[in-house]
Amino acid sequence: MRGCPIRETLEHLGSKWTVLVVIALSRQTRRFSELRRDIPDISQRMLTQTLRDLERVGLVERELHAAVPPRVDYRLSPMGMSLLPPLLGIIDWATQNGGAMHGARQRYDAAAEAG
Amino acid sequence: MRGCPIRETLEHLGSKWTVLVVIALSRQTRRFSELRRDIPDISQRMLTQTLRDLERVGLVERELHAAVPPRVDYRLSPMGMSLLPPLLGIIDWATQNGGAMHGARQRYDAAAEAG
DNA sequence: CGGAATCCCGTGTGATACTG
DNA sequence: CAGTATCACACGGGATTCCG
Repeated sequence: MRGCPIRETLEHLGSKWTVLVVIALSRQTRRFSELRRDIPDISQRMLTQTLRDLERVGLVERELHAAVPPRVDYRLSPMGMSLLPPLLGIIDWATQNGGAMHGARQRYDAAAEAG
Repeated sequence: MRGCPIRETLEHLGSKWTVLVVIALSRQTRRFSELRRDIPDISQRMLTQTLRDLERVGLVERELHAAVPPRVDYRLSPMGMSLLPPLLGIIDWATQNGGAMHGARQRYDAAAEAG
């Protein structure tokens, strides 16, 4: 149970911003400031932290261009890109079933309040 | 961005125990105490909470048998079962790439400590 | 057996300010 | 521009105890 790769992976995906960053990088290389604009409500700190974590596990590659002003590019690694198909499976499911889940939740809460 | 069904779904899947419970229920209906044995290191409180959350959003159905001793069965709803294929896609990916992620992380940490 | 209620702590996350 | 540093806090989650 401990060190289970499934659980480790899911903890990464569950860290609130990881998937959004991966999706933002799925189409093309992006700079730090571009990612901030892609994901408006992420804080600077969380974007940095999320990118470091993804880089650390080998899903994202970071390229520093020594220039003035400094420029840093982020892109998905091959392994990061291999994550896209299964991830899109989940996203498709969420898109199709999100409404049903929302409705079920409202009915459940309404019934709980009435009871 | 707010109320995005993808983010809501991922927050459920990211809540540490949700996926394990879904997997435990993927084969057959299970009782509360059976689930505790299936997932040894889950606390009673977290199992209850996870099941309530899954029931609330319509992924799990709960059936109470009024008897002595009481008996409660949990099973995946049709919507819950429809989640299995995309979920297995992620799990397969994690199984295949977990080792690579682990290695990348160790190399990253070693390089960080050396630098 | 299948919970609910309570207490408590670690840490994930946000806001803000500062730096190369 | 692309971060780092620090503080502050809510919240997830574990341990324990009690209930129908």
